[in-house]
Amino acid sequence: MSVSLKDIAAKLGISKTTVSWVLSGQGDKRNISAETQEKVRACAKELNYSLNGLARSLNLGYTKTIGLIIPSISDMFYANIANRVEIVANAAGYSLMIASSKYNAQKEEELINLFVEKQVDGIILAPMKPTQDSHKYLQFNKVPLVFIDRKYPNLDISSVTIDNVGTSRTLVDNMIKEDGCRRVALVTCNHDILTLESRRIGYETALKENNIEIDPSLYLSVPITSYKEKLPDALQNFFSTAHDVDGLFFSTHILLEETIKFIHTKKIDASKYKLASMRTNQFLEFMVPHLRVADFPENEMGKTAVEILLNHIEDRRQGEEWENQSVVFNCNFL
Amino acid sequence: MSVSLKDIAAKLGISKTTVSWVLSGQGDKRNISAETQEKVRACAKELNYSLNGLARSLNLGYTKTIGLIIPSISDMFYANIANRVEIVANAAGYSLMIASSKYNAQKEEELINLFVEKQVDGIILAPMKPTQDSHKYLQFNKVPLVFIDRKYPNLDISSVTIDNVGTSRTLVDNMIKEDGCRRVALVTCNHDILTLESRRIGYETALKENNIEIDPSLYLSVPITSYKEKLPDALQNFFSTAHDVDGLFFSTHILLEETIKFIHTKKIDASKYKLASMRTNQFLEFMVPHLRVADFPENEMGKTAVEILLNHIEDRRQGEEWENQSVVFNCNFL
DNA sequence: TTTGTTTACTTAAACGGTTAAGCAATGCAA
DNA sequence: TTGCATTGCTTAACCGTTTAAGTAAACAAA
Repeated sequence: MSVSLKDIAAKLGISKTTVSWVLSGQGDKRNISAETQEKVRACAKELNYSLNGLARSLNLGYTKTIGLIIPSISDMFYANIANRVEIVANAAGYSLMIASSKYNAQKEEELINLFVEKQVDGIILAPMKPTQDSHKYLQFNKVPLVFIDRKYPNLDISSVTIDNVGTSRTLVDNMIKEDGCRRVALVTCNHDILTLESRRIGYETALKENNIEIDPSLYLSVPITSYKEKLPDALQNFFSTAHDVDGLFFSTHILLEETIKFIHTKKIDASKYKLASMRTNQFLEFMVPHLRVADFPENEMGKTAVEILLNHIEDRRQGEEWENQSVVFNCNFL
Repeated sequence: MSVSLKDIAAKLGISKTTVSWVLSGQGDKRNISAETQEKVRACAKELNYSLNGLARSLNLGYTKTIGLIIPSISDMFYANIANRVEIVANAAGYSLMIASSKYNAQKEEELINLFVEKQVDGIILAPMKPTQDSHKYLQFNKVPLVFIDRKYPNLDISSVTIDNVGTSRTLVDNMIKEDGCRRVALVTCNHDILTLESRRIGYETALKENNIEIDPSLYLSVPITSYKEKLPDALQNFFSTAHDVDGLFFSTHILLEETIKFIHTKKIDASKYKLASMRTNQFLEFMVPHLRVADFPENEMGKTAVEILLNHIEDRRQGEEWENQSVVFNCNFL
């Protein structure tokens, strides 16, 4: 179909090897005459030759590609991470495959298998669950892996996260001590995402430390896969039944965003609520009154994840066991 | 290194072929005994066998992968398109490689070459320039290509765009007729991006149709690669020198967004300006007063681009010439 | 004049799949 | 009991690279 080394070799009456050496820049090292080198390059250009990376990678045993699996591409948090991951990976000579799991654990498994089939050299993953099929991850003994935004204490896998408990604890503590809140509601998603669960723990910790009783009727939880549909009803219901609420704490920016939209479209007077959120849209930050926000170090997270992964890849290349490491970042408060 | 068909075959004392047939689901068709099939599957599971997609694709001549090159992953417009492209591609059995050109034409060329090397079956591209190296694109006779968000009238390449001239014309016309603007400034980026240039033309058309003189002092243009740094100064300067401006038209949402941030941080009173923008952040839409916005059909654009590309891929597979097609979407006005 | 080194290549195997073609053993009909 | 079809495999070539090992010719040193 397309032009290969063999075609060039045939046309010039020389061997594939010579052509390969010239085009891979080993011409001088391999003592190919200047004349032959020139002919080869000219012929390659003339025939519009393009190297077949599949054949090359098959032979060499690596693809110089890393895979990134995130829940959603159109969530700015993950988009920013993806952006930085790409930059850092590119700078190290790696290209990136991005895929999104749509917050679906099974889809995630499929993507992992796909990436393994495509022979990526390593994977950065924001997993939906801790190894439900543990062997799927054990399979990763073959492929270097770094978790991002997720950390499972009893799995020995490298991870890059923020301090979820501490950050949410501080936010809620500030609402209480500085904003004078006494009845702060928690707006969150699936508790099976450990990251969100940690933020709930931080919320509860802050309440306890301030001697405020935990009131389960102030928990508002919607499925992450359908929050856009479910949250408005849940909020409607919540606002009409919950009493004396003076603050809302959002475990993730996407819920804050939907809530702000809801408040605006329903023309709800939200001025009596103090708000706090893990991360936010850059505009809500200064357009929404009474909003406390933790700013995530997305660039650093992306960079660190790639660096750890590349170390693992290098260790693996040298046939060594790599040592998993966990990096936990702190957030700034805006 | 990792387990291959050969290892399974050796372990069971049978041929690679038999193993390949069983694992690719052709066992019955090829008359492999149930007993053998079972042994093969068990052995594959036991050894944790994973297919090598490089070898498979090398042999079959396709990768079931399409490449998407956009200027930026963390721009919501492109992120939304990427999201939809991925969904539609996946549904058709294709996986997606995403890479971003960072608004850099040379980087874009490198990415195209990279994707060609990786043997993607087709490319969706938001190009930065019309074929500066025309042969680079001619090279695409080998690889099906669809432009997204960009259309070059004198290049016969499939494209999916919005009606840039018409949409910007309507927005500015509305500012004039409905908001009573007489002096609308244009805030835009590099005119070498034809998409943005079209929007300038729409802006000028609306002015002309309303018998308003075009005033070059109302053009505010910053380089797209450094707009975050350059725009604030440009705005500062503009606001202090331009007189009688009663409206601002933004050729792209990223400039609107930076401007809103600027206005807020500098505490500028912008209430005397009517605003209009091609696309917007979902929050500015209801939080910024006097804002007119065109809503881009990102999902449809992504879907259509993939559909066209898959048609081209199919045509190519059948050895046929494909017919390029251009789809132009209209925007809704919010 | 022999030996050794350098130059400029070539040959052939390997990477891990797929598949056309072939083949031995069995079953069944004529 | 020959002929033919079916079953259940195997052999070997191929996809397009890379590279270790080999080779023939030219040249230099002893």
